[in-house]
Amino acid sequence: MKTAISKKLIEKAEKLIKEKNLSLTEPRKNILGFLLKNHGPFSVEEIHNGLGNKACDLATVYRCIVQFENSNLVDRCYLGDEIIRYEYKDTEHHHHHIICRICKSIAKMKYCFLSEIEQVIRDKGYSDITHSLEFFGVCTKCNAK
Amino acid sequence: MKTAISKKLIEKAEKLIKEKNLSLTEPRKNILGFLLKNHGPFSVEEIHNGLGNKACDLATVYRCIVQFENSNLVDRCYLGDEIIRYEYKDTEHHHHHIICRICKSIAKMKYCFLSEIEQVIRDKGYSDITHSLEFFGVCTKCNAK
DNA sequence: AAATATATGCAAGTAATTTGCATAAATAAT
DNA sequence: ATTATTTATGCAAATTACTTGCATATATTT
Repeated sequence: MKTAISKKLIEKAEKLIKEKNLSLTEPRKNILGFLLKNHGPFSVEEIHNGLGNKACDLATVYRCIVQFENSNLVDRCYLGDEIIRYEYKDTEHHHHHIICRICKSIAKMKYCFLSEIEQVIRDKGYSDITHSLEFFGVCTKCNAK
Repeated sequence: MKTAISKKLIEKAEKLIKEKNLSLTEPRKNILGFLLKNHGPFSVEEIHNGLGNKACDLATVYRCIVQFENSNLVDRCYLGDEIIRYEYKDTEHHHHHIICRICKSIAKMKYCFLSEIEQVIRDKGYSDITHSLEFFGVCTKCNAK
C-alpha cells in the first residue's frame, strides 16, 4: 500500500470535505485522500497504517471516520468478521462485495438489483432506504487448493 | 423476554446439536432453545440475559455461538451498529431485515431475489455462496413524529 | 492579525471479546 | 454400569477495539 497520494486526489478530497462543511485539516485530507486512492474497504487500523509518514493519531482516524460517515462520504462495510471497514462512497459506482471465506479476497460486484426491493419497502411506509449487502463464498483459487 | 422454553423446543435444539456432532451440554441446549423460541436477531449479551435462571457464563455464550456459526445453525447479522447479532438459521425461511435507523425496530423481509445474483457469482468460480443483506430506513412511526 | 471555534495528540478509560487454567460434565471404552 | 478420556464450563485475567478528557495546536471567523 503506497502512501503517496497525487495532488489531484488531495484536491478532490479537499473539495469533498469543504462541500460537507467540515473544516479542512491535514488528517482529514490525508484520510480521505487515502480512501480515494485505494479501493478498500479498510479497517480504521489499516487506514492508519496506510497513511505512512502522513499518519495522525489513531484516535483522529476514528473521529474523522465518524464525521465522514455522518456526512455520507464513506460507507461502512461488514465483511463477516468483527471488524468494521470503510470505503469511499462513490455514489456513481454503487456496488457490493464478494468476499472469499477462506483467503478473504475481496472482489467488486457491480450489479445491484435491489432498487425493486427497496420499492417494496417504501410501500410499507419506510423512507430513506439504504441497504448493506455482502456475498461470501470460496473463490476459484481456494477451490483449486 | 420470557425464559421458559417449551419441552418441544428443547428437544428440537437437542436434535439439531446432535445432528451437527456437537456435544450436548446444558448451555448449548438453552442457548439454541432461546434462539429457537425467540425471533431475534440478538447480541451475545441479549442472549445471555434472555437465558434468565438457565444462564451460563457470558464467555460460554460467546463460545457456543462460534460453534453454532461454524455448524451453520445460526446466522450472523449486521444491523448497522458495531454489535454483531445472531439468529437461528431457519433454512426454510430465509429472510432479511428492515431496520429503522431511528427507533431500531426490526421487521422481517421475506422476499429474496438474490439467487439469480448468486448464480452470476457462481459463474465467476465461487462456491458455497451466502450473503448478508440488511435494509435500513426510517419507519412509518418515526416518519410521523 | 487577533479572537473564536474546532480538531488533534496523548494518555487514560471503557466495552466487547478472548484466553488460560482448574474443575465439571459429556462421550467413549471397557 | 463404571472408569477413562475427551471436551466444555466458569471464573478471572488479558487483549483488542474503540471512546473520552483535556491541554495544545490548527483552522475559521471577525
